[in-house]
Amino acid sequence: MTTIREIAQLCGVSVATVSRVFNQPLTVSKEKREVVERVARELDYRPNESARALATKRSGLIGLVWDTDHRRPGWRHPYLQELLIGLKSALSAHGYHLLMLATSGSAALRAVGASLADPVAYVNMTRRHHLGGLVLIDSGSDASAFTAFAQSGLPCVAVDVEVDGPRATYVTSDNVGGAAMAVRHLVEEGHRRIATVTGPHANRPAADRLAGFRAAMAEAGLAVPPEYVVEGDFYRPSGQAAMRTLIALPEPPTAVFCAGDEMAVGALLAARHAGLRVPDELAVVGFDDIELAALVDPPLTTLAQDKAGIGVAAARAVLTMVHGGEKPAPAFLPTKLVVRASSR
Amino acid sequence: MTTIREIAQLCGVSVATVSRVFNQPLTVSKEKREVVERVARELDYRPNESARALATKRSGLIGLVWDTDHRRPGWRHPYLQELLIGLKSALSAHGYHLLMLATSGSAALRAVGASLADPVAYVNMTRRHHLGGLVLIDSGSDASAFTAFAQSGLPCVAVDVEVDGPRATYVTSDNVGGAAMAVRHLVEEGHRRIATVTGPHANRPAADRLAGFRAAMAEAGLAVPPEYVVEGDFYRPSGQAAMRTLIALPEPPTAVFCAGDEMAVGALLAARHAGLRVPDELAVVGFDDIELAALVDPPLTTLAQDKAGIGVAAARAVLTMVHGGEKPAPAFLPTKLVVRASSR
DNA sequence: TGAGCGGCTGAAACCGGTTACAAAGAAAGG
DNA sequence: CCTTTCTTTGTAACCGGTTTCAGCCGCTCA
Repeated sequence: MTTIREIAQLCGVSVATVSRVFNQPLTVSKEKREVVERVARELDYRPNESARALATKRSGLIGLVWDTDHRRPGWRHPYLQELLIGLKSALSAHGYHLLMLATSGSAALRAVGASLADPVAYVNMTRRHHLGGLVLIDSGSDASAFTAFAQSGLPCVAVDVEVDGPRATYVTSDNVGGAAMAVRHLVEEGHRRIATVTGPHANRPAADRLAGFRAAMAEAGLAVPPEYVVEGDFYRPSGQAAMRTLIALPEPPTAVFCAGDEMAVGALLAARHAGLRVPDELAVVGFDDIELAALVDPPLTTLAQDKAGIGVAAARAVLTMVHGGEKPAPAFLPTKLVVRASSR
Repeated sequence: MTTIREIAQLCGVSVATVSRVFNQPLTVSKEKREVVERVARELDYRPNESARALATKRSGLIGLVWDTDHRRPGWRHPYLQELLIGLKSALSAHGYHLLMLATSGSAALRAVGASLADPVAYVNMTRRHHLGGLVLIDSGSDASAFTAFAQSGLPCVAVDVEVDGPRATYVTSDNVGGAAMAVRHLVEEGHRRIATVTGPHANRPAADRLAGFRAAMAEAGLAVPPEYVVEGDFYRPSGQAAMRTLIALPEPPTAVFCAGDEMAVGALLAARHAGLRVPDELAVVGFDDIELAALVDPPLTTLAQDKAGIGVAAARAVLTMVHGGEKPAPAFLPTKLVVRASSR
């Protein structure tokens, strides 16, 4: 590997000059700069990132914390792939790379009792590797670790989880607005008895979707009887169970808004088992626009999240802080109503 | 941040001794070792990975190349999530982390004409960051870059793509065996006219699945007329089109083995459109066991890949080479036949 | 008793960059 | 013409570890 000393020698300049050519080109005279650049190219010079990171205390890496919750082995992130694409492209556009930190997914580490969901471990890794900051992806459970990390003062951005701290912010969809759109759509279709299946109330997106639902219902002058709000857990069975409950009511709803597509699919199943025709006897709207939504029968009306956009927003937010900027306000990305046969 | 010099001073030993305590503990006397360890703990010492990497030329990082093919924007890896889980946990069990390298997914980079699908860029990154090696995940298209990288002599392991090079190997499912299992299952169900929808012939897993199909058919003493082998591209529409072709044959098959679940779903659609009852008039078997397989109607019989296991195998293979071991032979992980209603 | 050996330890070089500081030369101002 | 300021450059310290090498010590064995 070529080093700047070799280049310096060949060009008859000092190492400082060579270093400057790559970092503050304008402070070097045009002639020397061109010579150095040419020689560097000829020798296929590549800066040693470790040496750089050592000297500058910056590595050009952003940590990615993505805990696979071992209490829910089958859990899958609804849009990890798109999220990663967005993250990666936005980061690499600024010369950053993404370091996936080891997490509780490691059976070996768990065996030693060293769950890396431990925020101390995050901080540890961040400092050891001179990470600029972290992107935290909801594991579906252990958000407490995120909160704790957010307190550490290191730049971090959470996706779909509310966190707060000196340099911590989060990115999620406009859940309030999305839910409201769902309700308005159903109202336009003529529904007046509209129920909702929510996510866990402690979950920020779930709470927001419920809030949006209530707001839009009020706006439409419709009442929301307490039994029309059933709490689920984002998984399909809970949606199915909730729908069964709703169907059994003395005055069942004619439409239901589910805070997640998986639960909406569960609702479709419950409707089918009860012999209800969708959308004629029951309209269903979901949230997320997972791949499955377009494939179930009938295809599911849902609110599409800007999945890659969320990744991009997260990347931007963390980079802003890394570069010393103010902590950005939480971002709420717009969602898009995708009308399919389940509601029309 | 605490450094080994501080620790050395506090303990009244040299920095060399402190360093040894962490790297070759047995060469240090018990007393000094314990003192150093205690002080390090009290000071919350964390080794500076950049300094380490600089001195040792090893960073403890493995590169992950996952190209999102911009020619197929909607493309999604069938099991990226499970793959990552397997990779991560196996790597972290050995103290390694995964660095996601920026790729052609970056619009910004593409705009500059600097497609990072360029193997030169991979090598570049690998050296700059002192990566131990790379894991290459098929982008569905640009495998030529992988091949080129494999020639570089740096340790690399490809997933689901055949590569060869001095320190390059690959990991995939036992596609031959899986396909054979599919055929045997269909034969046991009484089928004799069995067709197949393959993937692109240039694709190694696709070729292997076809080979397994042919072998098992021969074993069962069944002929495979040329028109019973239709080439697809792993996407759903190609499966649907292929199935239409097969149904239109003068003597259509009673069963079809599709080299991928997406294509199998397409086949189910074609059957439904043609008014064929599945499995009574047409049995369908897929490959992959994607999430959707269990959810279509009827649920799809398929060959489940050991998704996380493939990640673990890839991690093991790359670590073996990183640690100076011989290049491991390509790994073919066993698949499991999951019988559902589409074939029974 | 002396040579030989193995276990521990420390001094110092080294990894490959960045950057503070000083100095030299050129340009500008009085 | 002298002073001041700006631009460009080089020297050398520094980032925080690892590792080579040599030396010291205490034992063993002849």
